[in-house]
Amino acid sequence: MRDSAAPAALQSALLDWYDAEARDLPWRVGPAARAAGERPDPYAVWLSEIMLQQTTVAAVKPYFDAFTRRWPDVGALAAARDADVMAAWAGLGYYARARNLLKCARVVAAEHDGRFPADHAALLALPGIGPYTAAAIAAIAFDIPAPVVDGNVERVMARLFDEHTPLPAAKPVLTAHAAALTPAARPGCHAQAVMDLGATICTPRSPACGLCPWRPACAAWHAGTQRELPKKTPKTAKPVRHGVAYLARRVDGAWLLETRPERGLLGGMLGWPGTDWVALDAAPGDTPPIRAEWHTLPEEARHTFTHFHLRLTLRTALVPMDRAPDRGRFVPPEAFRPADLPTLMRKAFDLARPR
DNA sequence: CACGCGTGGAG
DNA sequence: TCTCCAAGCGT
Repeated sequence: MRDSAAPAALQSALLDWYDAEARDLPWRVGPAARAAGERPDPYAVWLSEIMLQQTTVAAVKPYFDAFTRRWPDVGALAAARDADVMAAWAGLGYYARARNLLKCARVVAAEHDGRFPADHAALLALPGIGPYTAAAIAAIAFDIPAPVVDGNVERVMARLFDEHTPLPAAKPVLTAHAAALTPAARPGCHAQAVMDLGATICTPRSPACGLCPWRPACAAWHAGTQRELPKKTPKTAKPVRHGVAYLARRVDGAWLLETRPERGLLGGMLGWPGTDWVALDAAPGDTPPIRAEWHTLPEEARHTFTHFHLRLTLRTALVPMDRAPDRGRFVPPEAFRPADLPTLMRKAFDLARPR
């Protein structure tokens, strides 16, 4: 790094910026309360960090509010029913997070006396908590100077040190830079400040270097390379898959749904019975979950997952009361909330519902 | 280490 | 419409 500033100077410049500019978020303790000695609630820190994994602040806010209102502490969440938690998570994505959230809450309740351990290694051992989240909880909730390295920090470090090695190979050196900059005092504020910097100033496409407290020390800014960093190994294009979903409505208004297997795509979530989703050059078959007169809708449901596009053919049927399904169960209208469905399944419902 | 795993917003 | 991407984790 050219013109390298001392770590202490960078740390104080960043904390000054953070104290002046920090966003007020529901899981944060404000500057005044923090000055009065108030500490963040580890439960709130943990819950927010799990929700924020690969997910924007704007998307998380309403879910965080709903969860903390309904389950105010880890004991309450540990006692919740699986289906209630999965339904409350519906729409937020990456549903393994919700399954691990419950597992983690139950381990903390049963084996840690209902309190999150103030220890990086112990946190790392909990379900759904990896290197980033363990460090974030340790730093933010317990003032432990653990290296907090997420995508924001990687980008900020890559630019600050003008590191051109592509990710993920550059991860170790970027982590070392972040660790060397982590202060002993207020490590949680420092971590959130670096992430805020990445989220609001040192953004991926058009960084606002004119507003950056670290610009004088930034090697990429001096070199004019900030817009090219961090380098990443290119991703492969998403293939298209297709399949069939069956939306059966009984004459009393009940819908035929099934809980998907724990593992795999949309695991543990409610959904419409259907075929496997296969490549476009293969046939998905036609295996309805109940004997009925099926009608194909003119419009298919389209949805994009992390690694493929899906075109889902929708077939509907009206079935009499006295007929048992081969798959799934009928959910009566008063117990069925479309909001409990993952987004793909809700899209299908919106196209198939009687209007 | 590479891959599977959601969703909605921005450009 | 399309690509990229956001406070990653588990296997």
